Amino acid sequence: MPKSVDVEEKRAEFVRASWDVIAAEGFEAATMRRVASEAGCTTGSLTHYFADRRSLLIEALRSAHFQAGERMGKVAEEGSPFERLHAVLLESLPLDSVRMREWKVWLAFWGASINDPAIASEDAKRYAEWRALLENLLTPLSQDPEHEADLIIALVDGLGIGLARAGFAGAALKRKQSECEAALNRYLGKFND
Amino acid sequence: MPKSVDVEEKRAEFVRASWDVIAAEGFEAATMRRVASEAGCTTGSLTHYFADRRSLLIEALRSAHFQAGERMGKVAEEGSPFERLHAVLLESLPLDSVRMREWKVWLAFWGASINDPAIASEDAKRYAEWRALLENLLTPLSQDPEHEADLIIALVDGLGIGLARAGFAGAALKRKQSECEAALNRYLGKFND
DNA sequence: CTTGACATATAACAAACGTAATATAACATA
DNA sequence: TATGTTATATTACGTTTGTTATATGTCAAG
Repeated sequence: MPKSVDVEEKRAEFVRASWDVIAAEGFEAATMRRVASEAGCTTGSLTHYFADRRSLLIEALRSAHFQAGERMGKVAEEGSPFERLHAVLLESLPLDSVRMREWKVWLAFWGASINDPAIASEDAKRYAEWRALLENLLTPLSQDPEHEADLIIALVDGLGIGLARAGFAGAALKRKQSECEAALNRYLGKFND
Repeated sequence: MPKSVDVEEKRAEFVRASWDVIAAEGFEAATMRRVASEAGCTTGSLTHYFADRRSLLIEALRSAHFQAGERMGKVAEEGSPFERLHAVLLESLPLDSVRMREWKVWLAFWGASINDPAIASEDAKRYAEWRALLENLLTPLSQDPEHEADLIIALVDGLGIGLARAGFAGAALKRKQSECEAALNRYLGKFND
């Protein structure tokens, strides 16, 4: 007899609203009221789906990790070993608005992870998965997949942050994105000879 | 006739207190009260030296940049071209507690720069200086200093964040730091043959 | 329809914030 | 030592926050 809604979809809406607020206005701006209004309702509804702010934001981070992980898995399935590696690394950079939003969310959470073990732990989990995928992809390509993964992870993190950090927009952003892609390709050249 | 204190030194004390709070407890924890108490006084004294929270935190960022820049300049002055590059890049990583604090502060500010143009601008300024120094150091070593600088900046950012992001401590931290140093040396090997 | 459980909105609360105003303490000069 | 400016502490104010409590709305089953 009760009114029924798709609970998981409703939670996902609030998670997406959190992403939008964090990516556009920063972590501090992601208050309960702000996220609720971004989702088009009030805190009364939001608290009905998330007990408190912390659990909302942690779910937002976990969800961003999951979404990115799904995309990585997909693009890692087809092509030659080099093509797979190349596709995964390209997919990992903030080269469109969706991935840029993800990177800004991650950047915000990295800063916030300083004193929140739950956030740091969620980050560590994702990092381990990401690293395992990379090592697999590098096994047929490198004599030292572990060390090569260290370098590539750092490179991708650095390139991504270089794009997400400052407030690039429009043509300047497009140029920066092309430079990043070129830098990645230049480094990967050593696997493609 | 007035009581006189060293204004610049007093401001520096508050800046250092900001660093400690941000690095240990995150950006959000750096409230006026918290920073003042970390410095051993109350907000009354803090507001006497910094008009508001924003100017305090921006000065904290600027000061961290300046301090790191001074160190970079020093270690870039002696040795062969390769030795200079190597020394500067080693100095840029969070391999001791002072530099770790700096990196955590930067990480926190990167997240906060999303919606604060002044922070983003201060970051961009520092980035330009850092890039110029690197290009100079690379000129005698690389046929393509600009592109090489792109890669190295990304690599160092990624390595530094890998150390500063998660909550490593004790032996695990030391091991991670050694791995980072090794990864850097492995990449720089191509300049040292 | 009526009903009753769930969804959502509204309202209220204490706590913490940035900031400003005010009061006290300290000290260099006269 | 007396004085007056500066440094610091204390207090207070208006906002905003997370959270909780209460009221209103909504819809599927009987």
